[in-house]
Parts: sequence; C-alpha cells; structure tokens
Amino acid sequence: MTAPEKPSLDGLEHKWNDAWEASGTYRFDRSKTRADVYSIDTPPPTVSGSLHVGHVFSYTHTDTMARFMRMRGREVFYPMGWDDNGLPTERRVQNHFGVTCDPSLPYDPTFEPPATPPERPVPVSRPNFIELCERLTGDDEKVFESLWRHLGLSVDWSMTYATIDERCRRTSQFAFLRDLARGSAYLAEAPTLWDVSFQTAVAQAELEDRERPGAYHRLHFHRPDGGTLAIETTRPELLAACVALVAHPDDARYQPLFGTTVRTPIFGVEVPVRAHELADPDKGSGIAMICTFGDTTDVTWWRELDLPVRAVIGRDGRFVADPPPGLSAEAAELYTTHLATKFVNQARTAMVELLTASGELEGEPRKITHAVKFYEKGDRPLEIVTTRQWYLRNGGRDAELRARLLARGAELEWHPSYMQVRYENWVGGLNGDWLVSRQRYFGVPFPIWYRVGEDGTVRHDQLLLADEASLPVDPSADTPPGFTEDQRGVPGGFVGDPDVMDTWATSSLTPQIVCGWVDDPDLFARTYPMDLRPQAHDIIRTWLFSTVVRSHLELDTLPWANAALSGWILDPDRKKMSKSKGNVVTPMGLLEQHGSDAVRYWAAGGRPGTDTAFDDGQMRIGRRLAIKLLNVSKFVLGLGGDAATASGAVTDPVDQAFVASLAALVVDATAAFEGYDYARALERSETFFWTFCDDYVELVKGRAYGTRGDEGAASARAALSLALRTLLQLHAPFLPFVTEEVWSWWQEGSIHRSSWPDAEAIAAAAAEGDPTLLSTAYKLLSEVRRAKTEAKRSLRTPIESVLVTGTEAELAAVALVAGDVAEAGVVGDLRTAPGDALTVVVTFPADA
RNA sequence: GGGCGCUUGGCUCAGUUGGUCAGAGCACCUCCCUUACAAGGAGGGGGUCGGGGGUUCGAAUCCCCCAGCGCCCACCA
Repeated sequence: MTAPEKPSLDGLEHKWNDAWEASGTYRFDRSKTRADVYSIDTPPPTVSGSLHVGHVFSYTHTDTMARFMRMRGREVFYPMGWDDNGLPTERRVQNHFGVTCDPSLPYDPTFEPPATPPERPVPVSRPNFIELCERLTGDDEKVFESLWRHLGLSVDWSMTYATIDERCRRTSQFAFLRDLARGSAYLAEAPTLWDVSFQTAVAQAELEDRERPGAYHRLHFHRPDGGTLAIETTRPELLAACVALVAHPDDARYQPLFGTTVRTPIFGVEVPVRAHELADPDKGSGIAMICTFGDTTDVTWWRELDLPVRAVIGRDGRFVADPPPGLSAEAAELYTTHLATKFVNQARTAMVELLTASGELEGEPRKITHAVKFYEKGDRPLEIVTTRQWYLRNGGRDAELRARLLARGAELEWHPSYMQVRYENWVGGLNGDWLVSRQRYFGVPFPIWYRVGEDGTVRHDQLLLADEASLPVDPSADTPPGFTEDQRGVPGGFVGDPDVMDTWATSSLTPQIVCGWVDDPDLFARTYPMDLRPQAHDIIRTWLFSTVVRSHLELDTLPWANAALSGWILDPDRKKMSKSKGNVVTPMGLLEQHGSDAVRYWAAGGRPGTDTAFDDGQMRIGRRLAIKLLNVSKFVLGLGGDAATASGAVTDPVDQAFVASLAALVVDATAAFEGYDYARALERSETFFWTFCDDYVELVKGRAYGTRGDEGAASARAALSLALRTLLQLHAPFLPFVTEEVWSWWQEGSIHRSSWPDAEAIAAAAAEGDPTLLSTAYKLLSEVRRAKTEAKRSLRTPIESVLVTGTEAELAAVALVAGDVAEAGVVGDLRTAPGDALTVVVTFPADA
C-alpha cells in the first residue's frame, strides 16, 4: 500500500473502526498476568439522557492514556459500562411507557406496556419495571456505543456492563451480604434527611446547598417569672415541634436560665433551656429553639442533650394529622385546626397569623438569604424525618476507620495532586455513616426479608438472608430460603425489604464488577486492584470515596493506584455547559463536522483537572494538524529510493542534530504521559512536528532527493523515515484515525499495537548529534526567508550571495549546515567572515 | 468560617527544580500559487506576566499580605 494521490480525512472513522473491530485491535488478552495488564475503571455514563461535549472531553483523556499504555506494552483492560440504575431512568421509564412501579405486585411474564402511554400510569411489578428499563436503555446504549466508537475510544466492546444488569445486581447484593456479615452494614431507625417530593431518604453525599430567601421571626417565650425570652427562628412553623432552647455554655446572658424551663408561645409547652457548644452567641438572639427536626444541628442537639421527639412533618412534606405529644388539649386543638395536613409554607403562614394575633411575634420578620439543604436532584428543601434505613459504615461515626480511609486517600496517586484535598475535606467532614437505602422502586433491591410475627407485625430484628448462590434476588418476587410464596405478608411468614440501594451502592463496586470479583476469580486476579480511575472532580465525594470504602472494607486495598480527575467544559461565557442552559452542542454533530481526530485534539488540550472552554477553533486547528500529517507523510514516503523504510546510518551532522532533538522529544513526551499529563505530551509533540515540517523537511528535502550525492541522501532519508515513524506514534494516542491511516501506507499491523518510540535507540541513531546545530541552521534559513519576504519576493527567488559573520565557533557550525541552507534558500554563494556575533547579509541578483 | 485552584499580549493558554522565560496558537497586518500541503507557506505589530511588600546579584517563577473569579468543605437558629 502506498500514499494516495490526494490524501483525505473523509471516512477514516468508519474505515478504521471496521478494521479495528475485524482484527480485534483493542480486544483484551486475558492470558496476560497482572503485571502486564493496565486496567481502567471507566465511568459508566448515565443512559437516561444523552452524551454531551463534556463526556467527549473527559473520555478522550482516558483514551489517550489507554493508547499510550497499550503502546508501552501493557495489555489494556478497558471495559465500558452504562449507568441505567436510579432515579433518572425510573422517571424516564414511567413517562415513556406510562407505567409506575409497584413492588407489591407479582411478576407478570406476559406483560406488554400500552402502545401509547395512558393518562393513568399502569402499575407493574418491579421485575416488569426492570425489563422495561432494559428495553428502553438498550436502545440508548447502542447509540452511546456508536458515538464512542466514532470518537475512537479503544474500548474492548465485548466487555460492557449496565448497572442494573444481572451481574451488577448480583455483585451489589453479594457485597451487601458480606458487609452485613462483617458488621459493616446495619439497619437503624433515626432522623433522616428526606426529600418530600421523591419521598425517599437521601445521603449526605447527595446534598447540595442552595441560597433561598428566608426571614428571622422573633418569638417570645415565657419565663416562669412572667417575663419573656426572645428567640429568632427562620422556621416558626416548627414551633409545635420545639423540645428545648439552647445557648452557648459561656453566654452570660443565658447562663441564669440553664436548667430552668420556659413555655412556648401559642402552645404553652414547657421546654428546658439547655447549654451546648454548637449554639452561636452571635447568631440571631444567641439562643435557639430546638425542634424535631428543623435541621441537622437540631438532630445533634436532640441526640446529645437526650431530648424527646415531637415530630410534625410527615413523609409527604405535610404536617402530620395528629398533634405531637406534650401538647395540652387546647394546644392540640390549635394544632389540628391550623396546622395539620398543611404543607410547610402554608403552615408557616398560619403560624405567623397565630403569633401575630397573640402578640408573641415581635416586629416584622426580618428578611434574609440563607443556604438551605436540597437533594441534588430535588427541587424542594429537604426535611428531616425519622425512618428505618440501611447504613454502610464509612468512617462517619468511627474515627479510626476515618483515619484509615484518609490514609487510603494519601496512598492513591491523584492527577492533579491537589484533588486529594477534596477527598480529605470530604472524609474529614463526614457526620454519619452512609445511608444506602432508598424508598424508590427502580434499583438493586436488598437481598433481605423480615419475619412477620404471629401478631402480624414485621420483625425488623429478624432478618432472612438470601443464599449467595441465589443472587440476584428480588425480595418482592422471590421467597426467602425455607419459605413459600403463600407465607408472604401473613403472621408467621415473611415480608421482603421494600427498598432499593442507592445508585452509588452499585457504582461503588465498578472495579469488582468489571474485574469479575464474584463471577470470574481468574480475571479478577489479572486485573484487580486496577490501575486507573478516571472521573470528574465533582463526584470525588460520591463515586470515588464510596469505591475506596467498599474496596477497603471488603478487600483491604485501594481499588486502583491512580485517580485522574477531569475538569468541566465551560461554554464561551465561562458557565458550566448543561442541557438546561440550552448551550449544549451535540457530540456527533461535532465529530461529523470537524472529524474525530480534530475533536480529540481539542479535548486532549484540556489539562487534567482543569476546566476548559468549548472552542471549535481548537478543533479546526486539530483538523489542520491531521491534514498536515497526511501531507508530510505522503511527501516523506514519496521521496524515492528507500525513503519509506530507510534504516541506514544517519551520518550528516544536520540529520544527527535533528535526530538528537527527536530523542529529547520522546523523553519529554514519555515523561509527561507517565505523569498522566497527556496535554503536555500533545503540546510538545505538536510543536516539534510543526518545526519538523516547516524547517527540517525544508532544509533537507533537496539533499534527500539526492542533489548532493547518495551518502547525504541516505542520511536524510534515514532521519526522515525515523522521524516520520516516531512522530506518528507520538500523535497516535491523540489522533488515532489519521495516524493509523498513514501507518497503513507502508507498515504492517496497527500503529496502536506498535511499540512506543524508544528514546535510547533514537539517541543512539543520532550518534554525537548536537541539537544546537539545528538552531544555527534554522536561524540562517529564517534570515534568508525574512530577506525575501521583506523584499516582497517569492521564497523561490534565487539569492546571489549570503555573507555570514560570526565567531569561530559559530562559523564552524555554519560550515556544517551551509550546504543545506544554501539549497533550501536557493542561495548562489554562501560566504563567511569572522565577526563578534552571528549576522547574515543577503544580496539579491542585480536584475531581480 | 476553613480550604483548593486560577489571574501572562484582543481571545485561549504554555512557561515542572528562580538566571536567552517574556512564549505558542487563534485573531490582526504585509507578502508569497514554492510540484507534500493555498484546508498552504514566509514575515510582522502587540504583553513586563492581577495589586502591594519581601528574599536574592537576579523572580512571571520562592515567601507574606490584598483583590477578583471559580470550586470544595462546614453544625447556615
């Protein structure tokens, strides 16, 4: 095969994807042992939406590393997953098919969703719901895979997984049973952050603060001596849930009141005044009312001061129908009349009216803006509701475990390194164990049933566990060992745990899933612990941390040696790109417009961890680079003689100097890649490449043609051949399509399975080459070009003579390069004269 | 409140142990159809490196303080 007459980038994506697939270029060879393998824990993108430019950006980063490692001789284990587990898919399946999941229903193997979504959703069992999910996401996954292939990810497409598939469910449940046996998992009834829209508990890791308007209300409590005590609150509606007041122990204003009681406004409930260090004397009136529960501080106070519970907010976000305990009959009546069944905002309005009427609200509420906790996917403020939930120990309540997990963070190689502090911030700030149960339907169920007592009550202390061999199970459809289906829900029988696991409970096991922890011990031994976890920096606290926790607890090791954090894609206004802002460009459109190599070029310019602006200008430059690779390759290969495969000695000092600089480039690019700085590797390689094209090739092309003898030609051809091969390889991780295309013109096999350039071998070919000699040559050539440009002449214009002056050493160098410079510059006579500094005087022919 | 990152020509960014480090690309101006490439090539103008102080013979590069932007974390009544 040789270079085509008119090389083109068109169609390279399809051509080479087909070829790679046919020859299994990226197929993982599982005969390799751990030391030879490089394994990557790829993030499974959420399939309930569509891939966006940010995905293209970060997945390209990982792919450049995968390709580098492959060329370095590592057998790359590079699977791909799809995250179809969790709330986004649940909502999408509901809307798409017009169904709703009801775990109490039995599985119906013949169920078919209505042709068009009905007005009232059809309730279906959880297994049916999961089937519908798999049907819907299966199509998305095909689209995703197609995009990834078009982008050129060197994934082994025979190894894919989906977070709701059987293997993931089995692994999640298996790990959970292990956690339970070890005591890492436990069931507890406790105040829980609760999303009232989704009606599920949420974990600390899924919280985010949002600034919301609020107002301080100054309320008058009543002291035994008849005086009043003013407190400020942003949540007056919780007054009925007040169980105490609290001030700082050192606060002299309130010290006399500690140990006494006061009566609440409106309800007249007697509550103690207590001291606690978390009370801030500078906030509000310096004394706060503790309600069960207004915020997480209330929970702390409630627990540490051993206070009673007066819950008023229910799971649906409404005030509960029955008044809380501790209210007089009269107060209970007020509650029932004015607050019961109301939403929080309505209750607040009602409460303010009551307080205003009674004169216990001082002045007008003072408007403020304050941070309120939200579920990151929710749109109403979180409430705190007491519920029974599953927890996994993550160091949030165990200083020793926390210290060990911090040590794991220090053991991990972070790219960039400063991302480690985010991990440390997060782990250091944990305030409880990981709440893993969700009151949702679509997800991995807990492999747990509970006994039902003879009195018909569910005995949450009597667990029935699935056999490991039976996993995955669905406790809403399967029966626990030793029971039959007719015993479900009856006295003396069992009930299934109704909840599902947090999506992170599954994705925290991706290393175990892809490496075959449960199903394939042989593969596991060859791939785990993994080498690389690439991911976005915003999910260090969730995905990264939870994966470290699971691996630490179960396998007593880090799940991977390196973590590479990608930045965000920003739109030109420096805002994070997102669908809701309507500024997302579709990735496939970009790939088709600019070509995959060009888009990858742009992506690879984003340094690890750094947010990068979307810039199609960079894509055009990438395309130009790819075209340049085509053209210069065609030229070098077409020089005639044995240029394509020239392997003779590099004898000319100019060529030796150039090859020496090439060796330095390989050292530099290799070191950058080994430090996970693919962007630096690209920058260095690209810069070198343009100099190669514009200066070195121009300088030696004449000699390479043979204008000055066979020996000089052979040397130039050998250097050009080596450089071409090396530069293609250095660019292969970034521009896999064009480099493969060019490689195929004269090489056997895939460039992506070729060996990464060997700097030492190249340096050996350079012999005693001195790179400074090149600077001299380029300088002279540049002066000649400048003279022509300033004279507004064509670069082809002959020059009568050039006079170079310089020091003895400089002129010695000039002598070595003079032949090439004269030919490249079309110089008739190049003379030298001693002088202090290197200067060049150009003389044109008189008639020109 | 604590912490991290960023702040270099109009734009996007390099500048890894302090001394050709003041650079690249884009944009802009001028010129050149030169048989690898006009989807190209040659040349040029433009910044003193956020502000202040300090260390040093010498700092964009180290230290301190400040400002702006972004982000992470925090028990935000």
